[in-house]
Amino acid sequence: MTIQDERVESPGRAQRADARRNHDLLLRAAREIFDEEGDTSMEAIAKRAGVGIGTLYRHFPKRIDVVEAVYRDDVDQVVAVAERDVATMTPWEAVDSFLHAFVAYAFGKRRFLTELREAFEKNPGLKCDARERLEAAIRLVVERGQGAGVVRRDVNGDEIFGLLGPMCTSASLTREQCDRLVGMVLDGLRPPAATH
Amino acid sequence: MTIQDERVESPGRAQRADARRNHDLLLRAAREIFDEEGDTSMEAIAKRAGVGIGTLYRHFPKRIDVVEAVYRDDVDQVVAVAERDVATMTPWEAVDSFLHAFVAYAFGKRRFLTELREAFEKNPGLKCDARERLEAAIRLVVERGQGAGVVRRDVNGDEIFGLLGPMCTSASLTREQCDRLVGMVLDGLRPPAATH
DNA sequence: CTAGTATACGGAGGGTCCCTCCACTTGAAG
DNA sequence: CTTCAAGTGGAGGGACCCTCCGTATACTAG
Repeated sequence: MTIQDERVESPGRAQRADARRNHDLLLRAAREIFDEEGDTSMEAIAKRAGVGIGTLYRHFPKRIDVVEAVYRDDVDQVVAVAERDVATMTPWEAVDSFLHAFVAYAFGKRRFLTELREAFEKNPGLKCDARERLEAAIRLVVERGQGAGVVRRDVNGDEIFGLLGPMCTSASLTREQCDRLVGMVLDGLRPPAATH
Repeated sequence: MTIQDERVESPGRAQRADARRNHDLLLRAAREIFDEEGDTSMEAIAKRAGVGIGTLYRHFPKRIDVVEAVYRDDVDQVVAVAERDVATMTPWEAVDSFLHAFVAYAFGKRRFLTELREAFEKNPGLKCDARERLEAAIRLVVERGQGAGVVRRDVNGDEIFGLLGPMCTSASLTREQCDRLVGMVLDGLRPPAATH
């Protein structure tokens, strides 16, 4: 939506029809197989799409490129939730609602997201459009809360992302435990009382 | 200390001297190489220790066994901190001190711990003595706080471990950010006020 | 000291991945 | 139909984890 999705081949001719079709086949196959298996090999994705391994690598030069392409749609959903919450709720309600929604989303895709996380750990310099949009969504909600004085100012949205994201991809916690921890983090997010 | 470390070959004869020596060489090599490189291959560990790959696998049948062996000593240190804090501080001070110490330790070994984390994610049924002792140490501190009424009762030590451990192994946060987030989590850990 | 044997060693090689390379095929412009 | 850039597929290189088994050696009994 905010980022254009189609190939922009400014000078040359348009993308060939078979290439476009294979791109879509690969993307659909990747999404299905990540949802079903959690992780998988490049060979399995190509096989499922019914194309050769070389074709997969033509469309997605690195494994991370497949993962990011699948990730993109999911991020759209989360960003939409953030924008809706900000538009319709009080600052604190939006923070509360969005963090719970974020964890619900991330928990559901934990095995897939673990893949992404590992890519970022192995290659810290790696940038990823989708991830940046996600962080921007969190900032949107958190900074509004800070502006309204209902969220402490000594942590920022990216840091909260860095706390809750890894929690969700950790295999050791159940959904209920994640939810309870979010509740606790929300309490910690309120501006600290002057005295205790 | 609590767990005996030597091989107990009840019926047969004792372990051969060269085997013992190679075991120690391998452990030392693994520790050095994990500290320096973050992650590594089994071949590199064997080479550094000056033994064949077969010898490495005789002593540590799976990769995770090497990682756990290295992990064990580190856990001893953290457990000792928990016991000292509980013995010398007020319940809340002990929680505060221990969580900061835990994060400081985990952050320093983040690349190595990522290895462990991945092993647990790939194999959720996996049990690991060292990890259980670590969780017990956190429970010791947290449950004392709960008993004294200074820590909320709707989260437990394992959950806090599940929140802060993954945070430390996440490559996206700096040491300062982790510390600030621990501060926030500590605020969230206090029993929630009845009204807000 | 010697011989016998359980124990330990080393590394070739099997299986799985990620990814590269390039000879072959095909869509589409003229 | 001709032409050829764009696209395809899969063999194979390189890295890794791990297994297998022939060889070597540390202990023990005599």
